[in-house]
Amino acid sequence: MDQKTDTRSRILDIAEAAVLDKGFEATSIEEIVAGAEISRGGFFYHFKDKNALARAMLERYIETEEQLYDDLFARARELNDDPLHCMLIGLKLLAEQLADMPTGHPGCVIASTAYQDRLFDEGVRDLNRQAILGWRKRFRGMLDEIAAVYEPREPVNMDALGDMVSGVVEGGLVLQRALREHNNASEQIMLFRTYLKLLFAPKPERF
Amino acid sequence: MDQKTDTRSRILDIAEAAVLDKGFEATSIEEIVAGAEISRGGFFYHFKDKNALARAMLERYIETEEQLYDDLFARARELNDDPLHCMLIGLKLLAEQLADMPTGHPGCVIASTAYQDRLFDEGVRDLNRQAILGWRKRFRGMLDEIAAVYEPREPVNMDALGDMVSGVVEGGLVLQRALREHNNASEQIMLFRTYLKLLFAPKPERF
DNA sequence: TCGTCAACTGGACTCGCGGTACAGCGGGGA
DNA sequence: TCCCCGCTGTACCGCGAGTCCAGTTGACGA
Repeated sequence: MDQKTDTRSRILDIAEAAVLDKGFEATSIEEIVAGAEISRGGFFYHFKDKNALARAMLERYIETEEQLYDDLFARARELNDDPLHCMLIGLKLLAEQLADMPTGHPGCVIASTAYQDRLFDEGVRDLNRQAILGWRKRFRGMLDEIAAVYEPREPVNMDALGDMVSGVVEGGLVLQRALREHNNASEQIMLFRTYLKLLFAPKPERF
Repeated sequence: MDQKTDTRSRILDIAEAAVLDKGFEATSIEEIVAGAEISRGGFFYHFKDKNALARAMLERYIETEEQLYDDLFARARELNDDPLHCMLIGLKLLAEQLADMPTGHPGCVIASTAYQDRLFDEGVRDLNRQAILGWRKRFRGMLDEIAAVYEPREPVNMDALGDMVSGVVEGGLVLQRALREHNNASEQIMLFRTYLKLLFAPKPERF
């Protein structure tokens, strides 16, 4: 069963790299088995079809992404206890992370799956949904903490503001993919950070 | 030649609807020709392959989108001459437009094309790039006008801020597609609007 | 009236890819 | 010793994209 895990995750590694690079549809099972140095039969032994592969990839991807956010904001919290500053530090770290992505195409699987959803089954679509709802909850929670200390200078829909983190990253990734540029997502996050600074800055009513 | 145009644009209509609904890959030529009531031969008479169809669709789509933005901000300009207020009105109109989208799946073709780009040729990818660069230029221009009157309260990368309009829409569309909600894009635009209000609000240095 | 050309129809065929089925094989544990 | 897990290898199917091409229909000009 160690071997099983080994081959299985090797398939997932190869597939993930290929999918991030070219998209799911453009990645053939043929090239995955070639890359993983197994037979076609071997592939279908681990995954009953491409859908199962997609689901497994998404699960793994979401898990590591979740872990990354946990680590990021845990570090931010260590550096500053204030919820606003913690958020601002976390976003800065996130922006740096996005800018540092190796060959420049991190390409969030979520968006790509969302746009080809009819090719996938309900399970995959649901995973996708749950991941985004998870992010909403996470950021909404942090924003609530901030709002408890700093009153927003303009009324905003807090759920939507939580979504904005995900949205801005996804949007940025779309842009950098289409434009073949490298740090749109990172810059968009920095802009969002400035937004929060402006929105929650103490009101200048000292007079 | 009237008939040619007729059949051709009928194909494009059917294809566009199907692609917005299910994505490009999931739309078969079979169903397009069935919908347009022509033969497979007829389809290939107008488009040498699926790529040519994609290019034609993108061209048409970008054109109407460009027109929509022109109209929107022209109307906004009529209502208010001040560049900031014009922008704010335009964004409000855009948000309403996004919220009003018929069955709820406007689904910007740009993002979907970006994420499946390896399925397309260089021509399609370039169209995509040019469209986004066009938006950058448009919004960057409007922001410059604003910045000439109102000094931003925080330093920001103006190109990135221009991209944020597209990014926020694209990101919102990804969210609403994945979540099966209906007005994320519209809400994200409204949040961006608030951002601009905060960023360019006259500094409270009356004292 | 005839020829021509554009705009198709219809059918036969190739190819690649996803997916199925199944027989066999090597090695490690009970 | 036997069995089962984790594969290999091969043969086969269906679908959708794309090619080729021969033939039809209608408009329009000489």
